Amino acid sequence: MTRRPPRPRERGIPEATVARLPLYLRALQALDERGTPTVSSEELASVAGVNSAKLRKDLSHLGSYGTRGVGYDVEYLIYQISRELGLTQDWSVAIVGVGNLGRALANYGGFGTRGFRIAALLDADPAVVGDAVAGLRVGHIDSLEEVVAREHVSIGVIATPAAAAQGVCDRFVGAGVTSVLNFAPVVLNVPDGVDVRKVDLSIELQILAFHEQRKADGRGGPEWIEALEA
Amino acid sequence: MTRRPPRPRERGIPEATVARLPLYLRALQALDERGTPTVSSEELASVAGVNSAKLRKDLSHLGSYGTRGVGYDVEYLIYQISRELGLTQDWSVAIVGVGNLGRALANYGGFGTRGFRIAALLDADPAVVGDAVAGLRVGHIDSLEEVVAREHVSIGVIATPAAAAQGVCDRFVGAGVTSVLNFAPVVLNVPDGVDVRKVDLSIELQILAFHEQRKADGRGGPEWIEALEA
DNA sequence: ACGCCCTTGTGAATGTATGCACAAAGTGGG
DNA sequence: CCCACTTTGTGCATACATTCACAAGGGCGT
Ligand SMILES: NC(=O)c1ccc[n+]([C@@H]2O[C@H](COP(=O)([O-])OP(=O)(O)OC[C@H]3O[C@@H](n4cnc5c(N)ncnc54)[C@H](O)[C@@H]3O)[C@@H](O)[C@H]2O)c1
Ligand SMILES: NC(=O)c1ccc[n+]([C@@H]2O[C@H](COP(=O)([O-])OP(=O)(O)OC[C@H]3O[C@@H](n4cnc5c(N)ncnc54)[C@H](O)[C@@H]3O)[C@@H](O)[C@H]2O)c1
Repeated sequence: MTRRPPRPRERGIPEATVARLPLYLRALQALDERGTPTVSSEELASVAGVNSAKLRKDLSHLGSYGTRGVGYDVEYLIYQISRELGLTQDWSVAIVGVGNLGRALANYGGFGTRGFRIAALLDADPAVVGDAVAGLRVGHIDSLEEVVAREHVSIGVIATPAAAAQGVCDRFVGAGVTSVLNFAPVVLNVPDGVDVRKVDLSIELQILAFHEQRKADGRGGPEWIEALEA
Repeated sequence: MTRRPPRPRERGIPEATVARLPLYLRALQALDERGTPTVSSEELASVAGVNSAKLRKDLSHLGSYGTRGVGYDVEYLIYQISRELGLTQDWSVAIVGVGNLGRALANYGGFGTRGFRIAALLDADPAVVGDAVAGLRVGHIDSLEEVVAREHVSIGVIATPAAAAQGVCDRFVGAGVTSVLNFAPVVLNVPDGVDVRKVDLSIELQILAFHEQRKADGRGGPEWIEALEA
């Protein structure tokens, strides 16, 4: 029997932690550009807008990359978080639905700078297919499977109307894509092993409206400690 | 139809529940358009993509609006959730930053249909100010305070580059806006009582990349039960 | 070499969320 | 009117997340 204790980076980072790692990464990159060599958990937490104990616990899931009495080496921590997030390799992204939103996404410069390459734009509308958008030619949706295979697409972005989203998703999954980012306001059904994340503007607005209403309601009411997030 | 007197439950709906209410609302509206008069927690949960016990517990925070042995009246529940979320009134939204993303948002039809009215578009670039976008004339950022007061803006949307976001946010807050939706990749600092929600594409992609990498890594590894969300 | 001071990493406590399982409550048939 | 059946609403157990508080560890000045 082999030893149990020697597990340097046991697999199993809490989902809540994973969701914050990109935040820390961004804060660290800002510090790095400013030339800061090391940073304490207190400072970094302040920049990232979280509690410092939470930050330390989050980082402790990756390993012991800090130095007591000093803090964390900024560049080293950037590397470690990048590696953990899988940003040391490039990911190919295909965007389906080149309308208002799809075009904005395609023209967004912040993609490539973080290791995500827009490999293809696809649409069903003949009036759109063939257009040049952000230096790419829009392909026809029928070529999805071919494009996914050829470009090694691993992340599919859906920016079609809601009615078309499940169909596009199914084709992505059928073509072997196991990560989907969905902008359409529908719940996508996918088999186990496929990750779906959604960006849903209406939901965000409705959550804000809920709290806004509550602020207006509660005149003279008791305490209204709002959980803020940023 | 209202057989039961509207009994507002004790204030204090869990944040996780609030975040799911818009999902239930959307599912119910789909059912309503299909003419379904009542729905069981099991069915509704299935459409919304959640566990049925969770759905029942969520709804129980609003009150007892179901009928045992039957289910929930679709229209009545739509009304109750809408009221709880504050969608029985209209909310005025101002969008600052009319670039790629701001234009896509302005042209997005799904706004008005849910009680959110785009009251103003503002930008700092003289080349953009004065443009007609989605039937509105783009105003100058200097008029922010005036516009917020005149149009009773209660939700501010920030779609400027990251560097400008905190400044715009401060002006919103100074003008009395207490709910902000931020698309810029920065952590906004706001005083207590102001809610900020963010939509951050890069973070979503990085989270997907993390799981994608893990799927690829774990050949022969142990179980890989992925927590899916949709 | 030694001890002081700073900051990490983590045990423990607390708070929040999820999901099971079932009694209570309502419907409809006979 | 009662009984069989369905489905809600919730107590309880468990899992996950956050925060506190501090001992352990490392650098640095003397
Ligand atoms: N525009 C926004 O700001 C915004 C905000 C929130 C949500 N959304 C959602 O994002 C999605 C896209 O919004 P939009 O404003 O860009 O819409 P849009 O109508 O401008 O663009 C949709 C595009 O998808 C294409 N399309 C339709 N069916 C297709 C199919 N089966 N396969 C491939 N392409 C197909 C259309 O040809 C069109 O080019 C919608 O679901 C919308 O609800 C948009
Ligand atoms: N385009 C996307 O798909 C996308 C995706 C994710 C995040 N974002 C983020 O959304 C934001 C906007 O992106 P975009 O692609 O629309 O950028 P953009 O450059 O096309 O548009 C930005 C607009 O903001 C205006 N602006 C700049 N400073 C301003 C100020 N102080 N006050 C008012 N207006 C000001 C500019 O004049 C410009 O019109 C950025 O922070 C970007 O990182 C965009």
